[in-house]
Amino acid sequence: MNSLRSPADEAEARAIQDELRTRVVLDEPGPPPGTGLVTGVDVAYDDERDVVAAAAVVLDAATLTVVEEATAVGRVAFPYVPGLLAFRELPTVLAALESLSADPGLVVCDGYGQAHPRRFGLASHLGVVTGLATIGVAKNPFTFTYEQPGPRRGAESPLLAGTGEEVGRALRTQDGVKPVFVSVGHRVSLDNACAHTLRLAPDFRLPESTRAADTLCRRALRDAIGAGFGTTT
DNA sequence: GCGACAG
DNA sequence: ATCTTGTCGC
Repeated sequence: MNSLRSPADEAEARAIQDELRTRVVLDEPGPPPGTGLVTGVDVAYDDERDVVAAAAVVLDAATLTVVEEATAVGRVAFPYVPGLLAFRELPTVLAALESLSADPGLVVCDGYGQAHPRRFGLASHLGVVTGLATIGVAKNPFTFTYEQPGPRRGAESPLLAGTGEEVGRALRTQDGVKPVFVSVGHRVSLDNACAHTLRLAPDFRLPESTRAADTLCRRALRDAIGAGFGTTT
């Protein structure tokens, strides 16, 4: 019953996405910004040794202080293929999330949710398999187009698919700095996803949840390799 | 058909 | 994602 078992090929991976996509919930507003817990997840790789490390960092949404941290290390189970990132990243992310004692609350992913060729990026995938509220905050617009938002923090503009539909939003989190690209994952509205992202990024371009998870998974990877993980003998 | 393309 | 020092600025 694990929807993240490694697909045999890309065609099977796409078929899994098409099936799971029918379970995405897009008509819930999600948790109110600034309350409860927010969890950032991220992964780091050692391609040479085929090792991947994931981190989940739980923050208090009001103060952005760390409540709990968890990591997991494993073998890379799927290559990087644009549009199929979930199969590469999520198995280890799930392991990290499952070892948390706290309820993750809203999960913030590095990448996309609805802003995806088949409207099922890793944030939506993670939401469907866990039932958690999720959003995606990416550093690049992928294949989508957008008008430059205003120069001030908080300015935003629609992220558009070729069909003209709004699949996410370009959101300026810092004055005069390149925007981030926010999209809905599961059980959160786009307005709320952007409001959460802005609150999570008071001082830097990226959300504190993402920054904390990024730092932690890199350290976990270094520690794991230092301890011999991935060594053949 | 070929390239581009989240991390 | 990853390869990666020193340096400019608050």
